[in-house]
Amino acid sequence: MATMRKPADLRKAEIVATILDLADRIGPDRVTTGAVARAIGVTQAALFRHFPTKADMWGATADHVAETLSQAWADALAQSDDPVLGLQSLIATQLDRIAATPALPVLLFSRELNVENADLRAAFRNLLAAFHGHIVRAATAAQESGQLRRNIPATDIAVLLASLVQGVAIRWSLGARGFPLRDEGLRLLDIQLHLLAARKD
Amino acid sequence: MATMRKPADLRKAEIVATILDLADRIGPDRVTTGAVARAIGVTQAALFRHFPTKADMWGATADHVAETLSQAWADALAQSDDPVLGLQSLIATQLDRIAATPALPVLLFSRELNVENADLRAAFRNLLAAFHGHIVRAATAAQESGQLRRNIPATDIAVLLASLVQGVAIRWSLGARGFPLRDEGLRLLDIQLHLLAARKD
DNA sequence: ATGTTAAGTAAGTGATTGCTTACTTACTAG
DNA sequence: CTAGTAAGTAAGCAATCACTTACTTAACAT
Repeated sequence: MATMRKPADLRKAEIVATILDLADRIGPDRVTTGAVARAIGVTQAALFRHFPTKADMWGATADHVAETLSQAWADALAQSDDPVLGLQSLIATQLDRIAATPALPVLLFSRELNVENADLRAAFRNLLAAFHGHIVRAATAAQESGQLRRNIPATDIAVLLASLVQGVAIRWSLGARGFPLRDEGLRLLDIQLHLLAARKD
Repeated sequence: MATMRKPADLRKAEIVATILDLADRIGPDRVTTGAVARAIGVTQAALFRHFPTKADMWGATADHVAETLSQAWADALAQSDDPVLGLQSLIATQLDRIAATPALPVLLFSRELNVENADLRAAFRNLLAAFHGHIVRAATAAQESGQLRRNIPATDIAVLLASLVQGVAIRWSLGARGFPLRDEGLRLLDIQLHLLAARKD
């Protein structure tokens, strides 16, 4: 048995990654410190060398998710000046992030964790609000540029598009990931954007 | 302390109702036999007079949910011959059922329970498929009657509408139920149906 | 080489989980 | 009135939970 003692920052990242992996595979509430330690190949007590409590492990996980998503959204929006392309890029990125970290929908939309951890709930709620805000801004710009119809409030457009992502992600998640998430999501997005397009006739 | 010994069928129904209530308030995975018994006002051991295992309690809960939803959908669809009215009625009913039993989205969309209970997962998946099927049939009829545009597959229409319900329900659930679920859902449904309407011009 | 320290372990803690056992009591048919 | 049964309880089971304590060892700077 290789002993492989790792520096703290690497071990912390490994713990966070394992929590996300297990949260996807067995559900967030079933992620016990014992299960995390076993998956890593280390004693359960070793986790508490790096985090004082289990809640702190979840806090670090939330931080990691928030940073990753915020960065990905910023990158996606920086790719293009066209607001409709920005919408597509933003949503494609979100679908990719979900595919790369399938625990995301469960974490963002589940009340499991949040029941007794108000900080986590607030963090995830802020994340969702940020995503919603990005869509609203892009939709507003697309309305002003005449690409999307103006008779629907941008906030409602954002709700419809966010629900689309959510719906396809959950269907993908429940249905044993039987289809490519990004492709199916972008296909439906095209349909919805076509419906929302300003009439040229 | 009134002793209030109840016949078995009433007690079983009370247990199921308490499980649904607690699943909403503290999360499905946190519903312990002890918590259920305490909420009812009975000893934890008493639950096992009525169900051999905790899994059987969840099974009875799933049966109850399936029967209630199936009946509600059938009633909603029987109300009108017009397919678009049928769609609205179906979705209004679904929103009402979620408002009446807020644990529904968590149960239907969460992987918490389903990880180790394949029967439950199959039951809920069949329920979702039935709902989807109802929408597809109504949407197809609405296309054939010229009320909805024909250039979008009815299955895609169903996905968009089901996602809409899902999205508004989860937003309602996460946001401390700060708005009337039925009204907000039907408002967004009107917008989406307007987008999907066959052009008369 | 050696001393310090960070990373790890073995073996526990009390609390809580689902579930069982042995016993009790309320209700009801004869 | 009484006996049988259905519904309930008190107490405890092994397993698991998050977490602690006392001790060990790998890694690294000097």
